[in-house]
Formats: sequence, structure tokens, C-alpha cells
Amino acid sequence: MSVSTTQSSISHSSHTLSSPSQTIGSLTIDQQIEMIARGTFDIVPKADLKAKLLKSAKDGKPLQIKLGLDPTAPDIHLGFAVVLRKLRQFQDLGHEVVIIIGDYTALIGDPSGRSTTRPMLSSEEIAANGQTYVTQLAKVLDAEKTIVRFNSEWLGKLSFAELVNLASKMTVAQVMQREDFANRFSLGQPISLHELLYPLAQAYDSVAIRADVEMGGQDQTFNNLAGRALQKELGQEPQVVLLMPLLVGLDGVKKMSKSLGNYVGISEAPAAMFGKLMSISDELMPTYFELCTDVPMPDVRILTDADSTHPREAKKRLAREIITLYHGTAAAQAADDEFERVHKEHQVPEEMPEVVVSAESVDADGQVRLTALLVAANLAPSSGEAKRLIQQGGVSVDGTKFADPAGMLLVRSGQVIKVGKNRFARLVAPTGV
RNA sequence: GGGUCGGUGUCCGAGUGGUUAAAGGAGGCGGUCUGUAAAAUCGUCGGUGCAAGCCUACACAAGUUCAAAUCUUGUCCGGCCCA
Repeated sequence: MSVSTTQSSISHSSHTLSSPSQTIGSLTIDQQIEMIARGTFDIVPKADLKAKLLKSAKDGKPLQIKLGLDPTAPDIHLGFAVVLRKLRQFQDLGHEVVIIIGDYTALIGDPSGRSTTRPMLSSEEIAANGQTYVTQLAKVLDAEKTIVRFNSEWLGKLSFAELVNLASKMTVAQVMQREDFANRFSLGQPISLHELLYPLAQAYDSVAIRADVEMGGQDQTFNNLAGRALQKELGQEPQVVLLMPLLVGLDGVKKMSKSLGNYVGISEAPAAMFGKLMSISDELMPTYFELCTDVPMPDVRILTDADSTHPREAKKRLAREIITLYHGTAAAQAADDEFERVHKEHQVPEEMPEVVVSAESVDADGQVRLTALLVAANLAPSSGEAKRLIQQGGVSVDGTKFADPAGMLLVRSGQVIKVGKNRFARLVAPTGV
């Protein structure tokens, strides 16, 4: 993967079309389209995609597939991976991915709650951030066919006159079509002027790199279409806009995001992933199979039909499939075994956080107040919460319910504290106890 | 610039001087049930403390009062109308 802030990096993208495997290489255009279409929310317009694929195959020139990202630390969870995996498919078909890091769009965006302007990143910092992205994205993408660019490269060079000219290509009414703007406006919520410039800036990215396809989440519909419009306006062949649905999080309601805590990170430990995936609702299974795994759709239909497959088994299969993608088959099987042991045989997990009981917290008799211990062990956010958990019967020590909220515990190394259904910690007594 | 309305706990939203750590809903957490699913159901949700209690909290600050989320003034932020 190359990281470059120079204009020349675009030109290096003209190597010949290559395919990683015979099977993919031999796909007809229609088969390729079927593959690409899996799980998509929308492709605008589908006919253009076909035309571009045909042209690319004929000329032996890979398509430029664009994805714009915030310069904030990427939280690569399954939801984000949905888009990345689609990009990977394009790469497997021989095309080239251009990741655009919106360092400049982030700079001009000064959210109203923020009092200080974000400091301008130095080129060293920018390069360093780029490297971080490379490492993280490489978990899904093919590094050979990925280019990382920063949009300060071209947005930073725009003069005010040029910006005004660009802004003249779009009307307020057009921008206000965007659902979130329209909603906020009608609800009487504030919209800052600079926010209206966002779609324009993002659209200009597409012009700058001559994108053939722009990928994005469903929520990016408007921005991506603006790119298409602006390209047309400026005499370029307009990009195809390919939108992926937003993956619903573990709660089954809201989109998966780190801040909502309803996510599965792709770097999470296999056992943790397994547990989280088993907790999703049955209704979510088909979507997760379609968007997060490579299981062929006919198989998915059998797996998600409760008459042919027990939902529990299907869900375990789902968890194994996903874990295999990021940790390999062996880890997936191990996570499955562990899950069985803990939840079916009600044994304690093999691995769990260890908590060293501090010597000061232990009294002369070697006892600790359990509420304090729970807080120290990160099993409860506050002692009030710890008390509640105990009162409600959510805490057990070595399998025995601990019911006294004010109770003291005689600490022995190796004791297992369990809170709720799946939070465990193993105690390590202070030396000498 | 003028007028006007508003800023309450994770979110929404009641509350116009005192049994208000603040109704109700959403959501979270725990128990039961289950397939660690969903649904259902019971309980619980500021901090600290074994407890009595103490502390902090209704944008921010100052004030009136025995007593303020509630009244006054100023500041900040926002909506709407007018210019």
C-alpha cells in the first residue's frame, strides 16, 4: 500500500488488470456484478457500473474505487468492515482502491461545541496517521492495490475564488434535500454554514482523483451523489455510487458504532467476538451472514430458516465464520468450544482477567469488602452499582451466590468472581496471604 | 440590531418557592424464563459510606429567601419572528 501526498501517486495506478485466483478471473461481467451487488443498499446507476467494468476489462485498466474516511482513529468494527470487504472484492477483481483521509474536511469542520480550532497537522503527523491506517486497513484490504491520499493535498490548494466557483455549482435547495439537514431544519435545530460545504468538499475529492466508483455507507448517499453531480459539472465521467447498508449493532436497533458500545471490533479476542455474536437477535442473522461473511447466499437461506437449522446452531456458525475471517479457523473453533464449556456446561472460561487484590484493601483477617473489590476489578463502575448488583443476586464467588451487599470476602488466590451472565475475574491474593 | 421563547439526569420529557436525588417514557443493568436470541415478567439506575449520614446535581455566575430546578439580575448557547 502506498501512502503519498503527491499528485504523481495517481499515475502509478495503471498496471494491468490481474486477478488473485482463477475462479475470480474467469467470472463474466454479469457474474462480477452479481458478486458486487451482494448486500448492497443501492448502486446508482447499475448500468453505469456494468459499462465501467466492461471498459476496464477491455482496456486492461483497473477502476479507481474511492472511499473517504475521517482522520479520526479508525474503529474497525464489523460495520466498517462491511464497506471494506466490498472494497476488497473490487480489489480481488483487479481494481484499485483509493482511500481518502479527510484531514482537510476535518480541519474546516469546527463543531460549534468546540472552542479551539484543531491544530493543523504537520506533514510528518499526516504521514504517521496514514501509516496507522495502512496497518489497520490491511486487515481487510489488499495492501498492493490500495492507495492512501489526504484531501488537504487538493483542498488546501483551492483559492477562495475557486471555492466560490465550486459553491456556485450547488444550490441551497439541493443541499437541503439531504435528509438530516432537512430534519434538523424543520425541527428548528441549528445548522452551521460550514456543514453545508461538507458535501461539496467531499464531492471535490472525487473530481481530484477521478473516481470511477465511490463506496460508502447508506448514510453517505447524498455526499456521494454530490460527487457524481460535480464530476459531471466539471466535465468528468460521473462516478458510480455504491452504497452499503449500515450494519445494525448488537442491540438490533441502532447502527453499529463504537460510541454506542454495540459493536464487535475486528481485532477483538475470538472468545469475546463469539460471545457478542451469540447475543444478537435471530432477526439479525440473515443480515450478518450476508454482510459479514462469505457464506454463499443459498446456504445462508438454509441456515437462517428455522425449520432447517436450529437458530442457535446457525448463530454459532455465523460466529465461527466471522471469527475465521479475522483470526483463522483454529481460533474460531477454540472460541466455539470455550463457549460451549462456559454456557452449556456452566464452567468458567479458561481465560479471564486477573485481579490482583491490593495488600492495603485487605484487613487483618485477610478479608476484603466485596463492593470495593468489584470496583477495583472493573466489574462495577461504582460501589453503589456494586451494591446493587450484589443485592439483586448478580454476583457469585466460585459459583456460590454472594448476597450480602456489605459482606466481606476472605480472599484466596484463584477465586473466580462472576458478575451478571458473562463477566468474570480471577483473584490473585496479595503476597503472603 | 430588535422582539420573543427556551437550555432539567444517558436521551426524550414533566415539574413555576418547601415531604424533589427530581413524575413519566426510552434506554442501560440485574434476577426469573430461554437457545447468554426475542418476547414476557420482577427489580433497579448520581457519588461516597457497613450504616446513620454526608456531598454533588436542573446551562454558568451573582443575588432575594428560613428554604430556589422553580423568583431577580448578568453572562453564555440555541430556536422562531422582524430588520
